[in-house]
This record gives sequence, structure tokens and C-alpha cells, in this order.
Amino acid sequence: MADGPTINTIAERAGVSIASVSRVLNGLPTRQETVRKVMAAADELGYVRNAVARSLKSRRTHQVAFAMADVGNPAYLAMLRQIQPVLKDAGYRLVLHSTDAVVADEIDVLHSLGERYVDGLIMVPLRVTEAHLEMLDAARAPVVIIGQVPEGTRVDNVRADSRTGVKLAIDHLHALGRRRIGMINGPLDTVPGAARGAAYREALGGVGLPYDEDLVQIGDFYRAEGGRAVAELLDRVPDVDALMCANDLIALGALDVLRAAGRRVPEDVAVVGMDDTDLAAASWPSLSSVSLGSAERGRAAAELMLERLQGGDGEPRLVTVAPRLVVRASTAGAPVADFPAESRTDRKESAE
Amino acid sequence: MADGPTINTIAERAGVSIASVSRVLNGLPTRQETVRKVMAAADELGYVRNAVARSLKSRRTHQVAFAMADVGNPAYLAMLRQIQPVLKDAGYRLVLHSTDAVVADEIDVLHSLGERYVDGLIMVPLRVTEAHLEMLDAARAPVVIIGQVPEGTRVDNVRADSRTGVKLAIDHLHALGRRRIGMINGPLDTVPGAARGAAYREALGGVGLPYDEDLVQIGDFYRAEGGRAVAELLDRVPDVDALMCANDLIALGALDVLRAAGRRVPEDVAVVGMDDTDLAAASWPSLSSVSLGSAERGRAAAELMLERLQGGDGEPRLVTVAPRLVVRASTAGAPVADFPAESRTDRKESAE
DNA sequence: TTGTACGCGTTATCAA
DNA sequence: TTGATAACGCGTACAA
Repeated sequence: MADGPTINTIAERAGVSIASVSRVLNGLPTRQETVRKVMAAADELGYVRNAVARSLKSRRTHQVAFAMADVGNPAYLAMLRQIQPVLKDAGYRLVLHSTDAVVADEIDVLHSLGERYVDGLIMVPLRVTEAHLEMLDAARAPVVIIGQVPEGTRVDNVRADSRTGVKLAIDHLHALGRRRIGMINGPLDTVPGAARGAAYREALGGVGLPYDEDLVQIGDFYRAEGGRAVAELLDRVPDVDALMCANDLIALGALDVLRAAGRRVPEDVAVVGMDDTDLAAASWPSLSSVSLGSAERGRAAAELMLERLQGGDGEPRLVTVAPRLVVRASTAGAPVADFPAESRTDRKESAE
Repeated sequence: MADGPTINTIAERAGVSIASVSRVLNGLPTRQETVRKVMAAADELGYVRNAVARSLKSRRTHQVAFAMADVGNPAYLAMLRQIQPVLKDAGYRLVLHSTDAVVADEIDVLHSLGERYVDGLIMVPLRVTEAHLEMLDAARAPVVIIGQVPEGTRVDNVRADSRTGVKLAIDHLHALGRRRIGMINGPLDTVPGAARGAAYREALGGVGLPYDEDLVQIGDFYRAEGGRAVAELLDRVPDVDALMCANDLIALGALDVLRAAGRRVPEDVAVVGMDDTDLAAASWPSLSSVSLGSAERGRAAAELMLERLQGGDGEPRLVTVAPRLVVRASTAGAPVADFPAESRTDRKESAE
């Protein structure tokens, strides 16, 4: 752990000036003899350039930050998996920020952008507050926001389209002949909860079904709470024949409860989840789910960021990613009997 | 996006020297009047200290790198989730490296340690080669390795204990009265594959069961391959009454195939997975699984790292994390009928 | 208590 | 082609 050599050390050793060393190291035109001496000295000393000093001089860190609420959330994770390679291939390192769903932490991250330890920031805010907007306005580095921002906000923005996503699911259920389609949602004061609830109502209208409050049950975005909500709904509306769940965990809870209640899935009740996480393919029956394109959003955000970093300074851009309905056994008639070969569920595991 | 103010800007504005500005900003004893002027100027200018310049001076970046093969791997992810908050609380940022299971990339990461853009590195190598050892020896910053390293390697090291893990599972199955316990493994030339295969053989001996080659089937660490392997095993040994699977994905494949073959789980065949990923709780029946303590390993590694960063420079340390058998429906008699309330499967989802 | 001046390791300019 | 030197932004002896 000896102190690392610098260009000064090399210069002494090679008997040249630090300017020459720098030139050689950066491949600038230099006499062969000098190149040789410098390279030899650098080699012997095990020289590695100091990234911090370079950054101070060049004003570029080759780092990009990605900030989201929770590393464990599969949706964010899907984004991360796409963002990482895009940045890596372009020569950027990824700095990870988990804000634990604390708004103050998000503001902190935006603030710290001024410290210039990264060249840019990709952020998935829980919701965009006034404080966010102020910081965004004052930001000294490019920012890409994944999620809804108020009209007119001057930031690059990547969005999902949960309205269309819910519509895909409702249309699908309707086409299967379901007419009593319930909705199990999370809290309505969250961005996803509100959006998905409204979309459900609208989609029902789209297929000519009446909106019935009794068919809607609010719980939380977790498995146990989802299950409880479904139990209540079953009590109240025994003839429900389909469940639109606001995310996959809720849908897993629905499967638990339906099974316990002796209802067959999908014969008696069809179930659709949302976010299309890995869990959807792992469950039994496997779960039809609406993908909101987390992976695609991550990739799009990373690409927008790279364009900014490479000098693009046009108007803020908006990218909207289309949702996709992934049909599996929970809506598709008879449960799949064979094991699935869908490659997307095949992920490598088990390190040691 | 105007150019940010520096302490010089503030000094001018406040009519004092940069030294005074620096002092105020760092809370060193200063006259009240000066403090006021400086703070005022800093406020008006929206000053934020430059992290790069500080790092160059202080020789500390307050960044730690975490390098593993694949962000999507749930085992690494579990580590990441623990490492992140530990570092964050200690004031360190996390730089994420995904090496895509390419050994050369791992070496790159070790090499880049010399660039001093991080204060330390936590790494989960696929396998430790000669090149690794050389780089580790020359490392100019603290390194913590999660995984097996050759005896005598001078690095902090955190290990799992898959041998004991497998033994827990076999003992459990044996206690349930199973006597024809099969093993579905991944390739034997991988570290986990070899270790788990050997552990299986040893554990059988421990409960007085003979080792029978016919009961072992090699596939790969994926669901479809796992399923295929199980199908072959069933063909060859129809009276198998339990399956020890080398990871959870394989176990999911086993459930698929057993279901298709009309074997009840666990009545006819009990199934145990490994790694205890989220998928284990999501499947039906829910999957008993051996946890190798990924989360605990992550936390331990982060804490070892912090100790080094805070000046600890004693002998290299070795931490071994104990495995744990999580019993669920796939071995536990009648499948659980109610929905589970295990909080560890409740993770927040769905951002938008 | 305050200011001057130097160093952290690089890159880049300008003479020589 | 090369070397001395000035930044980059900050912290800090040392002197005033």
C-alpha cells in the first residue's frame, strides 16, 4: 500500500520533464527515445493515472448517478440493469443512490449534483415537489427524470403509460368474456395508485362496462395486504370473475386467497398483475401481467443522458414507453402444464 | 447551467481572502462578522463545494466500489441492498461495477483501483485467478473479497458455507423420512456446482445414506435446464422421494416438471432450493430453500470495509456466514393454504 | 483573527 | 521536440 507514483516520480526516473511524461501518456507526438524512457519508467513503477486529478483539470468525472427509492424494487432494478451497460460501454461509471423513499434524500441528491462528483444524474422521483423543480432549475449538470413531471418542466423525461397498460389488460379480460372485473389497488395518494385507478375506470368505459364502486378495493402494494383486499372483495362481490391488480405482489396475494377460497384461476377468476416482475413467471399459475417497460425506460434514460454528455444541448425531450401485456396462465385458459422456456425468466443465480 | 462559483468568487464578493472562506466553510474558529459575510455571499451565489478538488487535496473520495458479475442476480442484489445503506450512513457513495462474468473485467476493476477514484473495493469474484492475486497484492486501497480465496491471501474475506447449507437440507429431508434423495446440480466446473455437489455426497454420508450416482443429475443453473434434468432423473429413478436443487431456479423447474408428471409436492416428492430468493416465496407450492446468507455477507463485507477506511490496519480478517434453512410448503407436509405474512417477501413495487 | 503562498496530480500553453 | 509554468478548486502551514 505504498504511496502511488505520480508523473513527477516518472519524470525524475526517466530524466525528463513532467510535461513530456504527460505527453507520452496521452499519446501526443513525442520523440521515440523519450517515449521509450517514459514508458519504461512508468512500467517499472507500476504507474496508474490519478482519476481525481484528471477530473479536476478536465472538469469531467466520467461518472453518472442513478437515484431511485429502493434497490430492492424490481422495477428500479430492471432499469438499473439496462442503464449500467449503456453507461459502461460509453466509459462512464455508475454511482448508485437509494433514497429510501424519503423526499428529503432526493433533494439531497439533486443538491449534491453541485458538488460535481458526477457528470449527470438519472433520477426516478417518488413525486415531483416544488423543491424538486427549484433544484432541477438550478442544476449544473444534465438530469434525466424517469416519471411524471409537470408540464413545461425543462428536463429530459422518460415516461410509462399506465393508462394504456391498464386498458390492455381490461380489453384482454373483456375479450375473454369477463364482465365483473374487480380492481385491487394500492393507496390512491400515491402516483401509481391514482393513475391506475383512474385508468381502470376509463378502460371499463372503453369496453362498455359500468363502473361499480363495489368492485374496487384499496389495500397496499404488498402481497399480504393485497390478499386481504381480495378477501374483502370476494365477500362483498362473490360473482367477480376477474381481478385487475395494481402490481404483481398484490396479484400474488390474490392467487393465495383465491386458492384458499377454492376458486380456480383462471376458470372462475382471471387475474392480471402489473409491472411484469420475475415473480410473475415464478408463481403458480403463472401470472399474466402488464409490463410498463421498466427496462426500456432505463435504456431510454441512459441514452438521453449520453446524448447530453456528448454535447447535445437542445430542447428538453420527452420519451414515452409503450406498455405491453404479457399473457400467462392466470388468464389464458388452462394453466400451462409444461415448464416454460421463456428465456427472460432465466437469470443466472448463485454466487459463492 | 452557469459555471459554478468557487471559494474565490465568494472571497471577492465577501471582501475577504479565500483562506477565510475555507475556514468558515469548514467551521474553523473565525470572527462572527467574517462568518456572516462569507455565509451571505455563499448563499447568494448558491455555492456548493467541489467534491473533486476536495478529494485531490484530502486524498479521500468518499466512494466505495462494489463489483460483481451481474446486477440481475438476486444473490448479488441481496448483498447490494445491505451494502448500500451501511456505506451511505457512513457518508460513502457506492460505485457499481457489473463485470458480466468476464474475468478480464474483474481484473480491470482491480487495476482501476489504482486510479484512486474510490477509497475501497468490495468484490465478488467468479473465481480467483493468479492475475487476481497479483493485483490484490499490489492494491493501493483496501479490498474486501466475498467468496473463496486461496489460503494465505492477504485480503479481508467473507464466505458462505454451502457445505453446511446442503447438510441442513439433507438432514431436514432425512428427518421427514425421505430416503431416495436426488440432487439436481449445475455444471461441476463452477465454484458453486463443485462445492454443492461434494456437500451433497458428504451430507448423505452424515445421515447414513449411500451415495448413488443415479440420483445425481447435472443441468444448468436455470429453470428450463433444471426442469429437463429433473425429467431425466424421474425417468431413470421413478422412486425418488426428494430433490435437493442447487439453486432456486432449478427448483422452480423441478416444480414445473413434477406437476406435469402428476407427482404431488411434497407428498410424493419434497423439493428444496438454494439461495432463498424472492422467487421461493412466490412459487406454488412455496419453496423450502437454503439461504447462504447473501444479505449477511453483504453487510459483513461493508462493515469490514468501513473498519479499514477508518484506519484499521491489522491482519486480514475472515468472516464466515452461517447458512439457514427456510422451510416452506415444498417440504413441510400439507401446502400452506393461507397467504403468507412473512414480511421478508413484502417488498415495495411499482414506480411510475 | 486574517492573508499569502504552496501543494494535491494533471493537462495545456508558450517559449526555447 | 522539450521544459518551465500556469491553471483546476480546495485546504492549510506560516507569517502578519
